[in-house]
Amino acid sequence: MVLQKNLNYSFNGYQVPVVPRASRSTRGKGTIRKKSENNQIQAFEILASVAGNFLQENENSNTDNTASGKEPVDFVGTDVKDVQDEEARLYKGDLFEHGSCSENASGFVPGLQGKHSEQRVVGYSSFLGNHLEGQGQNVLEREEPDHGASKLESSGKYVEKPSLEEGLRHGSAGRKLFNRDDDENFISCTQLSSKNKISGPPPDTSSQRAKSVSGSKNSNGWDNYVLESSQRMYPFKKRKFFNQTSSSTSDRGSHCHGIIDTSDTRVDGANHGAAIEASSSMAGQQVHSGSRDCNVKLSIKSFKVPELFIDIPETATIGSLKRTVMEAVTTILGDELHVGILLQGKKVRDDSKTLIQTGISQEDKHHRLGFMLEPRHSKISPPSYNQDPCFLTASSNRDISRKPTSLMIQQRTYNVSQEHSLIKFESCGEGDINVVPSLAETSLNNTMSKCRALVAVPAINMEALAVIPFRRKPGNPDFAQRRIRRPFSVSEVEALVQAVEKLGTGRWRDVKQCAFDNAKHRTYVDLKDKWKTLVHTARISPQQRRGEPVPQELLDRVLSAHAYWSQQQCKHQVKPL
DNA sequence: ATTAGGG
DNA sequence: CCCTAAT
Repeated sequence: MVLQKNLNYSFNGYQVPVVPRASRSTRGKGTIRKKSENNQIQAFEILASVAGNFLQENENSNTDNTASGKEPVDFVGTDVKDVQDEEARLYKGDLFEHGSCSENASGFVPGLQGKHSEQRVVGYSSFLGNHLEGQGQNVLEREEPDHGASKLESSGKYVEKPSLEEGLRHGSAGRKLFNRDDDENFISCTQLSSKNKISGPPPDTSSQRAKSVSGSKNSNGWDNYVLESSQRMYPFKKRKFFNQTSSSTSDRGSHCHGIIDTSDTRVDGANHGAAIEASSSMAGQQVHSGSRDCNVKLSIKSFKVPELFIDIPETATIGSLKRTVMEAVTTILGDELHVGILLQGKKVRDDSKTLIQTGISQEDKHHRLGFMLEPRHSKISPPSYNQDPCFLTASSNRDISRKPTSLMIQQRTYNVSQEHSLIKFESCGEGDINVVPSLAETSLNNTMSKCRALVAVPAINMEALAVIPFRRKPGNPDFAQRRIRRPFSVSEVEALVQAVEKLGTGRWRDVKQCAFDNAKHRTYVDLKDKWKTLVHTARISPQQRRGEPVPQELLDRVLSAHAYWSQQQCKHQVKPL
């Protein structure tokens, strides 16, 4: 991205706007702390934050551009023309298809609590029978991918309002949230039981094929995207991440490559290709020489984001893609990177030295100061991070290691297995649906289907990218970050309600398996929590409710089910059989 | 690994 | 959502 705004940054004053960490950062981690020492190398650490703030500040200026949907994303060499159709298809109405939980096809005896395998019983409780009504509506537009040919049962009639009898015959008419994107793209659906097919638009049978396409975008597109999405980074909170060395790194996508230039003369990334690690360049601003107290003023012209590999089904929507990229960026930027300083191509390791001692002074504007993103634990390691499987390394020969990225975009299938997914993508739940419309209007001019995969490659100088963390180290709990908030959609709520009606409130594992088996981002704890909030929501006045409104009908069912299962629970506690 | 609840 | 105690 090319930031229009120059940064007049003063290390002394820390005039860089710093967005305080959200609520949970009370531990002090992640909050940029003011350092008393002046002109210390460590001060550079806040550059990341600087970047983040820039993003924020530039959001407004880019809003128009984005809002108009002109070019929030720009994949080079692609021809996305059916994007809107895709959007329409995937987001029309509920995201979930309807279906029953095959695993739970048979009813459950409410009273039996325990392992699901022991409780599967044919038949419904009266409660279930009653509440099965209405199920199966709303989300019958689509067929399940692999069963496109078959429609409904021979009767040709979908059990929209299964009576108790029907329920008994058909087994439960549960729904299962099914995420073809393995939850990453938040494209889910519910499946019908093996026999019930949903009629509707032809499914995308290729949806299951996770393909990565490489895509690239020019710096503008990339930048725009980041800028736009930076907003959603706000709620992105992390704990256990920041420490003394990286405490200054903002969690809002601040770990970007930056190009700093004290003068107005832009120092483009293309100029620093020599240094492998140099992801940015900087020129010390010139001021009166010799003055020790002078601040080194830097102007960050642009920031870049490390190379990203995105594994996303071709059926994913642009919105999904954007979210995915956003997540990737967020993950990369927020987790394991810290800023490395390069002076004339040499890594500056002594954080205690002052800028002047290091040779970074205002008068010495010829010294090219570079920034690089590097793995958190690689401070001592040499430029090559090949040793660390968690990181992608850019070889010094950028022509070899880098160029491919921008070209693999085309038809080439760049399959990245789950195991190799370096980045854990979590899509942003908030504004999920709303984002879509605008995204559909993007200038993408290529059909997603044409692309096997999309690998967003910032057209910006790839040489600038030195290290790409692909996955945060699983073993290091210190880097655990708060999961991104993903509000339950109405569809999910409905699925949850239905599952709970059937399984009860004390078997979240089963509920998960039944209705959210394919929604990896929803754990049974999440479901339990959601139910808790649903009950609460149902009890408060509609005015007090927030977020996407949940149909009263669902809330009523929540209360009914809750009451029912509470009663059951009591019964068994009092008079267990 | 799950469940149940508080935060 | 997170964190944890208790299963």
